[in-house]
Amino acid sequence: MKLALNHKSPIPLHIQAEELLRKMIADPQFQNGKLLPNEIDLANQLAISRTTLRQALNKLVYEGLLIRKKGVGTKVADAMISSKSANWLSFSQEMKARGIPIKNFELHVSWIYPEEVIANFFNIKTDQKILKLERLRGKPEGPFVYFVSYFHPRTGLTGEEDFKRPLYDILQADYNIISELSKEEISAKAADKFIASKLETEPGSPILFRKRFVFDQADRPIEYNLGYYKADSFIYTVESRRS
Amino acid sequence: MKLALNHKSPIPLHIQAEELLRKMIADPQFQNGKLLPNEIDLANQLAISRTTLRQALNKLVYEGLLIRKKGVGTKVADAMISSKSANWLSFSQEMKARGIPIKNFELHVSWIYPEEVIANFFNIKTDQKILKLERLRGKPEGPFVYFVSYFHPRTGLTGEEDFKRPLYDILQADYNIISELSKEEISAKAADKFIASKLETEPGSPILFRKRFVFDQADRPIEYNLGYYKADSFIYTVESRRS
DNA sequence: GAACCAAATATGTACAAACATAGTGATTTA
DNA sequence: TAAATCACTATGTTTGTACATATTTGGTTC
Repeated sequence: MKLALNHKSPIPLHIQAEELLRKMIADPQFQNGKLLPNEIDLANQLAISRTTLRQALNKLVYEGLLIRKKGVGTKVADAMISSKSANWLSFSQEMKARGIPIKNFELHVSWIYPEEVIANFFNIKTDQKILKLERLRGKPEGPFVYFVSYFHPRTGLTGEEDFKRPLYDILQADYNIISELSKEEISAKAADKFIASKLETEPGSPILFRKRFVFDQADRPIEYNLGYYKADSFIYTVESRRS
Repeated sequence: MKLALNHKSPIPLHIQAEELLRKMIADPQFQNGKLLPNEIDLANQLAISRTTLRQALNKLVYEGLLIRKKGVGTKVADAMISSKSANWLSFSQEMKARGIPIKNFELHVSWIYPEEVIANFFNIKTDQKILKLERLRGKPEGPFVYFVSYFHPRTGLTGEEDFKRPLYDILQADYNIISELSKEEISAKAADKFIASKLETEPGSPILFRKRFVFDQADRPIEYNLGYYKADSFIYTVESRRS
């Protein structure tokens, strides 16, 4: 890996350092608890001060990607698949940041008549067709999550979009819809036959189930999303402060 | 508001400054877009360097509580962050609020030597005994959650407390410790024999597992908590808004 | 009065230096 | 041999300093 920054660039050095560190985090060379180079050496190699380097490190520590320990060193946080609330990174962006390679197993688009619950949430009639998106994603070894999304007609999605791009990108860039608010319900359940077959596991095996309601800037419903995560392949993290 | 830090305290100045800033953030005086004092003045008032003050400011900016603007100043961000809705209610308070009658099945207090993980989190040695609290609770028909809590020696808990009172009450009222920050990890797993027997279910049946790290006002660890919820008896809700 | 310019103000970036403290491992001591 | 000590390493804390850059403000000129 090339360890050098462009001191002539108008991009601040600590931002450049942060980018570089993100690449290091995704590098298998530093996985499995192996330590990063120490701050002083790394700062010297990059020809920046330790303070500036720490500025970059702090940001990544705060994001939970790095773990520092006094007297020992800095290592990449365990690449357990996790999702931080109030973190608006998309699934693939987040996995990428952690250097977890993602494989898309299935992607299926259809137009369906919504069930009662969904029609109710979207505040539409059950005879108005809506877009349904099913996705099976996971590691190269096998799938670990099955997503189902339903979209409000208001989104304008045609079903012809390239759903390999992050969803929130598509909505924002192409349809000017910003996902502002998300309400989620997380629970555990046993896999039924359908889910078990999708996730290549046994019926009855534990599943982390996430129901997600997404709203736009005007608090209007735009997406209804179900996620079935294979147990132990996914951890949901929440941070909350009294105030 | 008293603007002074204790330079003799072993608590780092940037942590003290952070605490003070949190109080300022909560102060109506600085709400509604009014600017905080500028960095240089504030640093002078607190008798710390601007760098140290910025260390504290940065943390709050990362958390989305403060917004800085070059050439203008720093103001408190418009409220509305993540998920504190039902989060700070105690278990029994929450169930009460939902009209669910609660039965306490077991309550067991013991002093144990901490495992590596816990000692590490508490930053203590594994040969220092800590208080462990186990609780089995649920509906009158049967238990649905098994809690295990470990407490940092700093809490001062003796094990003689009346644990039928809400925990956070005991800590706050009797020991002047406020649970400020909580980090949680939620995942699904299969019940092992022990958990299954406690929850009166089958080994292998799905469990919602919640690991909780609780910190005090100075971000010092005070509690490590594990919760095993029978599937479908518990739903975790999160609300998050893009900042 | 409008346009322009310059000073004042506040945050942003960056460095060098020093000392503190936690963890590790080797060396010395009881 | 086991415990105590010490040196070493890496991060943690803190200061002082300097210059850069965005924004606002007030004065000057046309």
